[in-house]
Amino acid sequence: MPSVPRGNFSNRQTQFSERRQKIIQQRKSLPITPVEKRLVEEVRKHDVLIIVGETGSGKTTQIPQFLFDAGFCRDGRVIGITQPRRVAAVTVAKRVAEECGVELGQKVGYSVRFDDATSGSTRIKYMTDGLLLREALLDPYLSKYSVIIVDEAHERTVHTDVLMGLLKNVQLARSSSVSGGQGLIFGNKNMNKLLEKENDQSGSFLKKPHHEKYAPLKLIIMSASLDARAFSEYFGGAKAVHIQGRQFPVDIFYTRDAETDYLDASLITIFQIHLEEGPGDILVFLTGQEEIESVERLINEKLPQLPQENQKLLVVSIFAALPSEQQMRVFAPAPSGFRKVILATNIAETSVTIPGIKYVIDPGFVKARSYDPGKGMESLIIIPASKSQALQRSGRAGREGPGKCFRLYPEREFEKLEDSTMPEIKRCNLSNVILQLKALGVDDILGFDFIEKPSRAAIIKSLEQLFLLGALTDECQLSDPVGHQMARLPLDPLYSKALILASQFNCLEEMLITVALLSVESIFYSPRDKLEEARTATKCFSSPEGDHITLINVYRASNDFLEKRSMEMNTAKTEKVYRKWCKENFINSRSLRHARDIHRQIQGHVEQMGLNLSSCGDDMLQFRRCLAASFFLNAAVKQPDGTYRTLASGQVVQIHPSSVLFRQKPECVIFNELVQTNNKYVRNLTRVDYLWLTELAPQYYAMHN
DNA sequence: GAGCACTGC
Repeated sequence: MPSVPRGNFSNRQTQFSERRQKIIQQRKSLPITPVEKRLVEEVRKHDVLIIVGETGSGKTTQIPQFLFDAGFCRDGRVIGITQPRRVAAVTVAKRVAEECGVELGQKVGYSVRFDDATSGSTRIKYMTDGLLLREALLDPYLSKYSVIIVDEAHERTVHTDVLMGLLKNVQLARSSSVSGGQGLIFGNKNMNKLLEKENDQSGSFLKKPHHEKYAPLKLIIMSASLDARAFSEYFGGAKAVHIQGRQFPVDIFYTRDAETDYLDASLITIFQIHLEEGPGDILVFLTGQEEIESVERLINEKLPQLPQENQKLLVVSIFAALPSEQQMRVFAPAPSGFRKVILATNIAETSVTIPGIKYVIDPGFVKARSYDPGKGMESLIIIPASKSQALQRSGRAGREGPGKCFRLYPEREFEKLEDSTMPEIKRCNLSNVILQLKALGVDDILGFDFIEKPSRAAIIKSLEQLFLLGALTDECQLSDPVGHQMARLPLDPLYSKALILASQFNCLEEMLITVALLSVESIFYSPRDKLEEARTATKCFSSPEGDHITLINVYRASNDFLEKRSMEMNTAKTEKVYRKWCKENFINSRSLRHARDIHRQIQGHVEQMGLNLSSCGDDMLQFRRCLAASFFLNAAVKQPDGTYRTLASGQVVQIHPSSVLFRQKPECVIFNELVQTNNKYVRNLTRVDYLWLTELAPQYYAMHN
C-alpha cells in the first residue's frame, strides 16, 4: 500500500478541524439556535406543533438534533422527517450527519426510493413523504417513530396531504392504546366493522394494538408560509410557533399597468436590468420549454444590436425535461465580465437553488395541471401564480445579498391573487390515493378526514375506475388477491392491473418493460433544432403496431448494448458509452435509467407475489391482446374525418404527433394518456382489434352497447 | 402535422 505522506495527512487533519470549527460557528449563528429550549418545551407540552419557519431559519437541520439531544430517541426510537423531494431528503441528511460528526447512515440517515442510507442505529431519518406512506402499509402504527416531522407542508403535495390525514389517525390510535382505549386506527363505524373482518384474516397489516403498548406520537408540521392557520385548525387548534428566517431584503417592483405580452415585457426588463443595474445574475420565471426557447432566441437576436461593451450577457436555461448535462450549465459561473440570465420554469422555485441571483423577473404565471374527472382528462393550463409562489420567487433574489424582484403586473393585481396554490389532491386523478387509503384500512373514503377534501365527483369516479379494474368488490372493499396486489405495487393502478393480467397472458416480461417506461418522463429527447435528425435516429426502434412495442424495442436495444459493453469495460467506462449511445439515439439517459430502476424494483415485487414472469417471445399479438385487456377503459375508434372518438366518454381526440401511429391512423387503438393542450390528444397508443375489447372486457362493453 | 410545469412510491 502506498504510504500517506506525513505532511499531507496533518494538512488534512487541519482542514478537517477547520471545517468542524466552521460548522459549529454556522450552527451557532442560525436564527433557530437561541430558541432551542423553548422549542423542545413546546414539543413536550403539545402532541401537535405547527412550526412556521422562514427560509434560512435552520429548522430542517436543527430541530431533529434538538429533539435527539432532549432524549426523544431513547429506547431506540426514531425521529422521522419527511420532505416532498428526494434531493432535499438526501442533501439535508448529509449535512446533518456532518454537523453531528457521524458517518451518514449511522445515527443520521435517509431513505428515498431506490436509495436507502439507514441502519439499525439510525435515529434521525430523513425521507420522502411518499416513502413514509409506503412504510405505513407495512407498519400502520409507524411504531418505531417517537416524532414525525412533516416538512414543507405548505407545498401541499398529494403525499403530504394524505400523510397528514394518516398521521392524525395514527396519533389518535397510539394515544388511545396507552390510555387503554379502543385503539382502533380509524375512528369511524365502518372501519371498526372492517377491522373485525380483517382481523380474522391472517396477513392483514391492521391489528388492534391490544397486546402492544404504543408510546404517544409527537407530530410537528413545518411550513414556510402563511398557511399555519389551516394546519392548526385541522389538528384541533394546534399551537403554532413562528421562527425568524434569515433572508436579505428584496425590493419588489411592480409595473404601472397590466402587460399584454409578458414574454415581451420579460425581454424588455432583462435588457433594462442588464443596462442599468449593477452586477448580479438574473433569474426569469417562465411557464414552459416553448416560452424559454422563444425568449432565448429573442435575447440572442437583440444582443448584437447593443453597443459592443454591453454585449456580455450569457443566456442559460433550465427545465425538467432538459438532459442533466445541459441543466448543469446554469450552475457554472458566467465568464468574467459577463452577466448570466437564467430562463427557468418553476423548477427554480423550490427544486434547485442557483447561486449568484440578484435579480428576479416574475411575469406571474405558471403552467398547472388540472384534471377533469368526468372526462378522465388531464390538461395543462397557464394560470396566474399564487401569492405564496410570488413570495417564493422573489425570495430567490435574496439568498446571498440584497436583491430586486420585478413583478410584471401592477400591485393591485398582486392583491387579487390566491393566497396559495390549490392543493394537488384537488386537481389530480385519485385512483392511486384511494387504493392506498383502502389498503391502510380506510373504508369510507368519502368520509375520510382530508385536510382539504377532493370533490365528491372525483372520488366517485376513481372508486368506479378501481371497481372496473377489479380492485374493489361490490361492497367497495379491496378485493383479494387483485386489490391487495395492486396496492402493493408503487405504480398507477392501471399499470399494476396490466402486470397482473400479463402474467395470465404470458407476457409479463414485456409488460414490465412497458409499464416501467410509461411511468417515467418521455425517453425520447428531440430538441427543436434537430428534429429531423432525432426522427431518423429513433426510426429503427419504431413498430408499426404502436408506441408500446416501440418502447420495448428501445429498452431491449439499450439492454443489449449495455450487456455487450459491460463485459468489455469497467463501470465508469460503461456509463460513459451508455450516455453516448443515448445521445446518438436521441434518448434521454436520465429517463431511461429511471425506467431501469423502476423495472428492477417492480420485478422484485411481482416475483415476491409469485406472478408468472414469462415472455411471449415474438408473439406480439398476444402482447397487444393483453394491452387491450388492460387498457380497455382507454380505447378510441377512428371516425370518417380521421379524428378519433373515445369509447368511454365519447370525446373527439387526435393522435399526439409524438406517436409512431400519428400518420398511420389505425381503426381502433388503446391509449395511456388523454391530455388537453392546444387540442385534445391521446398519447402512447397501440393498434388493437375492436372485437378484442368486447371479447376481453365484456362486462364493460356489454354495458355500453 | 405539432409539443409536455413540478414532485413521488
